[in-house]
Amino acid sequence: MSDIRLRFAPSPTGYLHVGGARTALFNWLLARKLGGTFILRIEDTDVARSTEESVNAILEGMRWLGLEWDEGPFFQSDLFPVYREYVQKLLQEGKAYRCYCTPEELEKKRELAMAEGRKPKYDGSCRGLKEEIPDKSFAIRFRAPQDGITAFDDLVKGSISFNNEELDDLIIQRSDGTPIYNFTVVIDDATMKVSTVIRGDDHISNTPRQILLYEALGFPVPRFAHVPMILGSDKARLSKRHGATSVMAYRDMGYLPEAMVNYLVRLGWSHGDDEIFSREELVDKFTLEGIGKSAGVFNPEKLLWLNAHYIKNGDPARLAELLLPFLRERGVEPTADGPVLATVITTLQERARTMLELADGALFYYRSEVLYDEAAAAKQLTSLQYPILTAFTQRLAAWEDMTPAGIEVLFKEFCTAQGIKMGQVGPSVRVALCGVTSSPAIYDVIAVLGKDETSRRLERAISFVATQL
RNA sequence: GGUCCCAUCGUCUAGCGGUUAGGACACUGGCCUUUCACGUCGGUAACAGGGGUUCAAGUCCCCUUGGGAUCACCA
Repeated sequence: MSDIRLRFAPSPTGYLHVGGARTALFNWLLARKLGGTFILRIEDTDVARSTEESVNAILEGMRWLGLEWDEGPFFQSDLFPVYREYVQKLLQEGKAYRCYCTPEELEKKRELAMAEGRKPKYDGSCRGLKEEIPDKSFAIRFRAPQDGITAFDDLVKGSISFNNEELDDLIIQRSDGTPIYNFTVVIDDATMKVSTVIRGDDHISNTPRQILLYEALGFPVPRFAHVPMILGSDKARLSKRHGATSVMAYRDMGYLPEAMVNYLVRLGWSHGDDEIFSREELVDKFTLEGIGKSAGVFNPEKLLWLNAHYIKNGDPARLAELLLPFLRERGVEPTADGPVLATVITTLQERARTMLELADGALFYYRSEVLYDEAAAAKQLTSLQYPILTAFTQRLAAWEDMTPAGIEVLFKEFCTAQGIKMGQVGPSVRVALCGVTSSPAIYDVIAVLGKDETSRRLERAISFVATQL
């Protein structure tokens, strides 16, 4: 195992959304490619906003996508004593100081500064305080350099630099004693020996502050790779109003994890003109250099296309396993007396784009009483079809070869014998067996249903037609 | 508003000084076909604008414009 160490560090304030999932994926991919370590760390220092449900939702999402972690999950809420220690160290070294300003005062100052067109930057009121003020609550601020520049060489964006005068003395510990993100992230990435930080580029502006903290603490600064944001169709940051953003919502909408992974990786990363990647290919081909610099729009259409691709090429037995819950939702429980689900799926794969469509398409195989679509029956199950349906049913009874190819021969011979075209018998049989005008190839349907069930359904259709005579 | 980031078809992108600017999704025309699909062949469609540098610029530099991010005792 190399000393490359990557981490995904979500805050448990909601489900795993597609943006976070992609960041996790990039980290996971690089760790796997380089034989490094992938760490999962839950950033729950904000006790008020963090929930256990969110933690579970995130873990569930990670597992669904197959992004297994090597270390963790670590919880920052378990590490508070560690952070306090480092805060004390900074305090003793004069690199941090107590700030007695109240949030309300600060808020006022900020508003005033904004109103006057000045930078909403901490004015440093408490920076020069010599004495501690007893019995007054205080937060702790990092004493940041007031001049000079802080620069870093971002692995995806290139070199980025900030004037230190733009940065203010950020609070590293709240007045209630809990630490703040920009501080804990530095301590953790340093103590967990994270070598490369891959995260969303909304963190770019935090980076110089964090670098200053690394330096003040005497830690080596990791490499940074800031990946672009994912946007909605209106080019605004992706949010709920653009539709589903939770990866688990996509599972529930019938998407396969491999489709989601494939889609996500191609949103912002590319390898020439390649579009389809197996997990193994991704691990093999993934590099940070392949990540683009600009934000990308989430395109559900393309995700859908990929999902269709993976359903079409998926292993029927595995798809059958994944399909079960969707079937149950529809009140169908494939049992031993019905056709084998995996076989049913082979007839449906190339016409379903989601597991939902697959489930809907499989329904008729398992319903003992086929539901006739009104329009379809009106056209294909009328008294006109009575003689043909009857003749076909009789012919089928004597037919031996029940393979799809054999059944095709049956139809050919039947048409010849009756002096009719396929179009005069096929559609009616289809509606008799499936209830609708769009279905898998009729030869396949008959082969899967078997002769008995096919005959039963034909008889029922004949009865139905007979009532119209 | 300050700071930072970004800019090739509608969308995702290839391109890393010399290309008829390629692929994919979507859209669309033909073919295949017992339905619906799949598949297949083809089509429409882009270098934001302006200055440089260079024999040569989508590729390098600058400006403009446009988008985004961030400015918390959130992460």
